[in-house]
Amino acid sequence: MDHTERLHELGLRVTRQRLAVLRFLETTPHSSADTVASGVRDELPEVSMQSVYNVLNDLTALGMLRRFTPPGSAALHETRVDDNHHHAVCMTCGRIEDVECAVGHAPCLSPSDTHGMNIQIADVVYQGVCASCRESAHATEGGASGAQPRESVA
Amino acid sequence: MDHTERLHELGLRVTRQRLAVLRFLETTPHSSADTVASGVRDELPEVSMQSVYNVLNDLTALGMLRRFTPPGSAALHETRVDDNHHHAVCMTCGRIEDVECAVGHAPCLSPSDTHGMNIQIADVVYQGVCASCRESAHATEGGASGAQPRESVA
DNA sequence: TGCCCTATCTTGACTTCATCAAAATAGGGA
DNA sequence: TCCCTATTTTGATGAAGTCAAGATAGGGCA
Repeated sequence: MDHTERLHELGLRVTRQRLAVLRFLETTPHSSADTVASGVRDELPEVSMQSVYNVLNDLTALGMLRRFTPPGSAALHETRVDDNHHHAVCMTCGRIEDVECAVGHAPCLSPSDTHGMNIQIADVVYQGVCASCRESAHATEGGASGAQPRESVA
Repeated sequence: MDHTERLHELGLRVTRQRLAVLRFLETTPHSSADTVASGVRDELPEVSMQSVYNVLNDLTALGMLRRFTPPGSAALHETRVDDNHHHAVCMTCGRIEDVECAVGHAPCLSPSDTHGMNIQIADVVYQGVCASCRESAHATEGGASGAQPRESVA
């Protein structure tokens, strides 16, 4: 189903801003509001930051987008909403990869005791070091305790 | 081992600010920097916000504290660092509960290889509705589609 | 097709969370 | 006890995101 159709289905107006955001995120998942704004402006130079926030919030609330927030950076957005996939963040370079759900579908985890809380979503963020960062670390490293975890995210 | 000892071990000075923060978080886990500041000021009225941030950052970096960021709110801190437990956030009232790791120890999940990324930490945040919110929802509800997920976090 | 209503967008001010820098303070080893 | 420097304080600054009011433009209907 294309975006126009889906927006209609949800009772939303089909605006250029919404289409542009959706189209951009289709190509460039894991984007912050800022990134979305710059990307969208290539095709629609006039969009305001506020509109980007509006669109991201509205579409996330209605389930057309998914949002997650890696530690220490802004919220990121993507159009993959139907599968239960997770995310891995490289602690060195900030790169983000999708991770298929290891345990099957659904919450993917079954917390033994939840104090009576009715779990609906499991948001999982793995942190690690990606292959290329591991290499450059080896190259540089003189025996230090490892890559420093608190670099800015690219 | 008490806090003084542990700080020494890490080569850090034992300051009243650090001890106060640690003591406070022992009693009140899942606290934001703001909450920590007010709490600490009960016993040490002069602490600056900046110091609280310093302490939280330093001790988190050295592994004496753990930090996590539930979607849509400030970073929270706790002293439980050695077990691999997760968190459940009530989408309605914002309450947070600890959740024991269901699958055993360690990363708790095994996407051992993910695009060559070497996973070291799995941060899991469950979102759901806690028992008391479910009750009050039932009480109020006239057949609406359910509790609204985007309320402010208490 | 054209009109009109209102959802959506724009502009601009403002909050919250957090970091940076420089001067003042206070651990703790000698 | 003295002195060095790690920490803390003070004050400015930055990033991410929200709020509110007026302007614009989807799209249902005549």
